[in-house]
Amino acid sequence: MKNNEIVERLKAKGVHATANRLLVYDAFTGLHNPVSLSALETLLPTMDKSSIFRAVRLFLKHDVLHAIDDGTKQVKYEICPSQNECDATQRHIHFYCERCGQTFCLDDISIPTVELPESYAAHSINYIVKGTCPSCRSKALQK
Amino acid sequence: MKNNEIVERLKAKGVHATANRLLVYDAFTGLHNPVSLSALETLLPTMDKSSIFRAVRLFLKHDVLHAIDDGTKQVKYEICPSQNECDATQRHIHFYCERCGQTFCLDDISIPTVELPESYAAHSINYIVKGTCPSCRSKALQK
DNA sequence: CTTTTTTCTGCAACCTGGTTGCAAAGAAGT
DNA sequence: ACTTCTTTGCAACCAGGTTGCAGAAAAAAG
Repeated sequence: MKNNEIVERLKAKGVHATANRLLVYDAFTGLHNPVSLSALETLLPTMDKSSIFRAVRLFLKHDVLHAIDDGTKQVKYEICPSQNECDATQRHIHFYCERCGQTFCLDDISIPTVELPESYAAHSINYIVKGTCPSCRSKALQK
Repeated sequence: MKNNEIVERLKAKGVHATANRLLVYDAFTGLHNPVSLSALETLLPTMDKSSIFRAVRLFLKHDVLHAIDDGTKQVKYEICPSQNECDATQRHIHFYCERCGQTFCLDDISIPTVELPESYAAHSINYIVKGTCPSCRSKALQK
């Protein structure tokens, strides 16, 4: 993705672009699956982890990124697909493979909603399935 | 709950009961909402945190407890209601209040299931809604 | 009922991921 | 160019979780 395109996207969400922030954003494009902070660290060897952390935190605040909690201790992040407003209750589910430790976006499957009891105010939903991913499963079957 | 009753439950799940393990189990009965490790620590001042940790780890392995990941850094635990076998895919949803930090079990609402793409093998599901709980909400409205 | 073996426990130390304080570097405004 | 505000890297810190180890307790063997 071209830099000025990223700058535009960030601006649309109210984030001032810097060289480092472009780097961080760019690290996400291309990658399809969610990334952890430490993965970003190795992906961006020129940046300090605290700078990456702060960029991510800023992005989260402005809905540039979404956090996914897959039950590992490492939170993972993915780019928010919507250009401006983003309805957090309308998101896809995630699959965490207990064998290889990867987290997959199942983009096509959106989170089924439930009827909450009166006076619970929902703000976001996380739906994560744990199990074995296709590739690990086939490996397991081969044995 | 009586001790010998707990001993029976543990035995049914294949866990050898010890004094400490009874303490840990007992800490859960009565409490309705999921508890974190550190909460257990304060609940059980006579036990060392590593012992609590190991008891919980053992309980998890034998499906005596379930882990709930509410997106905070502290994993929380609750007693598995089923007496022996436990279908992890048939569980209730949880609600995390972003104001007070509590996690609630919404026992009556079971997790809606989705159709996974071919060859993903599901093993457990976590459905957690974040937002504002009734009591925090009414407090907010009063202002 | 002693001895041997196994399991369980507390303590302290460690690890990992995340977070902050601070001073220097950089960008923006005047 | 000079001031002001923002961003960055470094190092240090913090919290929650986890492990190694040696002594205590329980179970098994004699």
